[in-house]
Amino acid sequence: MSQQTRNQIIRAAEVLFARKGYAATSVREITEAAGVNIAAVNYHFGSKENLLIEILDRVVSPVNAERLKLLDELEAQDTPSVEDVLSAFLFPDLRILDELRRRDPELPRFVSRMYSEGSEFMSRVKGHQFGEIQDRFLAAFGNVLPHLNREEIEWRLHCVVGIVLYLFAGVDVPGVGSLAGPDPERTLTRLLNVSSPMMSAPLPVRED
Amino acid sequence: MSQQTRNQIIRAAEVLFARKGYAATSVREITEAAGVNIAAVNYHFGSKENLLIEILDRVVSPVNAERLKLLDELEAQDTPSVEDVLSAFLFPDLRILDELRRRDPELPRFVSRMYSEGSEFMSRVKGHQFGEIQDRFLAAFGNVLPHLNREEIEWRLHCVVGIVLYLFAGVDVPGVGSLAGPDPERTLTRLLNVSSPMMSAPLPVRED
DNA sequence: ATCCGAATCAAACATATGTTTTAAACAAAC
DNA sequence: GTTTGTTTAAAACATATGTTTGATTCGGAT
Repeated sequence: MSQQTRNQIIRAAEVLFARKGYAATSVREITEAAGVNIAAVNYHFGSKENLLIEILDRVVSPVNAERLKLLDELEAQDTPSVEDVLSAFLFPDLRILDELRRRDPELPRFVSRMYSEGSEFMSRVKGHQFGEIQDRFLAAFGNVLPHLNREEIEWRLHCVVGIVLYLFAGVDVPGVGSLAGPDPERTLTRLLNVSSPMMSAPLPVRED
Repeated sequence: MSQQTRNQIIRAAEVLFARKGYAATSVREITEAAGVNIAAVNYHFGSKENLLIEILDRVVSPVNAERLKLLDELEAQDTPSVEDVLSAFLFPDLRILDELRRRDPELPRFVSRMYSEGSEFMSRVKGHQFGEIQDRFLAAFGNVLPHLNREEIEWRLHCVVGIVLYLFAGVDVPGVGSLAGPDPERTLTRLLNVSSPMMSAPLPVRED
């Protein structure tokens, strides 16, 4: 079966994209690392760009699906707390972060890179992937944070996203450990512990 | 004077690096946008990589210098608050963010890109640039947050950095405005309003 | 006016890039 | 055993890349 070649390419490309970025990684590097022929990428994926899209999709789609499932469960039963909604938003990320890191320590950077490196077309992919997520969670946060307007909630949620992306990026300033510790449970606890007061903080008093 | 050619190259390269990333931007694009000869980059800067270093330095150094100056002033007088230290950390970023945005709306992304796109050698640059900053501010936060150990403070400060980087990255998910509004003062207010409770939050109770 | 170093230019260099091609190898079905 | 469709292989393709060269232009000091 040729599925093996596909997977080898994907595995090699993920790590290289994470380590060097999409633009700086050549098809030759990918195929050599994967131990397959140079033409395999174009044969199996059509183009280097398609390969990127497929890789991105494979990692992002399950995460967002899990997010929506958790939120559904949350809203099905009783009235959730801020921590509950935050947890539904953050937990899938930490799960995939841990999974990626087990596969390769540098792999999580792939996610954060795609957000910075993204070109025009990558923006469309993101909009498609995260449109529903955003709507659903903004509504959910609106219910548990009635003292904040939608625009403020949106702004703060983006702060959370910023932290999460930094989590995936890891830290490469020497002498500093990563934001994400070895224990995902503990990282979630810490994340909730700081992001919850951040989301819940009262509006500043406007002095006009 | 040839200083003009240098500046034209820098200005063009900044925007292109911000828009497309370093690796995806060619020297030809830069020189064409700058209206100078193709050889000018190598003549004036030695290499494309040197050009990047110089650009990065010109934007990061003043910011960190201002940070240290504000912190010095703060520690010279009376006992500062969490907001004070946070403000000294964040204000220079917002100033440069505003300045960059005035020059070109896409320019701020340059900063965030350099953090994700960075290769091995870029890591050394960062370590050199931010080593002192980190030490000084960790100590300052340690004084105003006596209930937190150094490791926790470091972790939370990195959360703040994550938010700031997202600030510079802007948001390119369609239908969503940027984290940084048009008014830097207001952005600082909002930032302090959420990051202050985040930094000050009590430690979670460990249930062992 | 002349000279000299600095700056610009067009052209070429060597190499790396993503992709395509053509043929060979392979596996399964008949 | 032959045939059919799919996968791999080596080579070539066309182009884009960062950089260098050598001639030319320019500006200010002698």
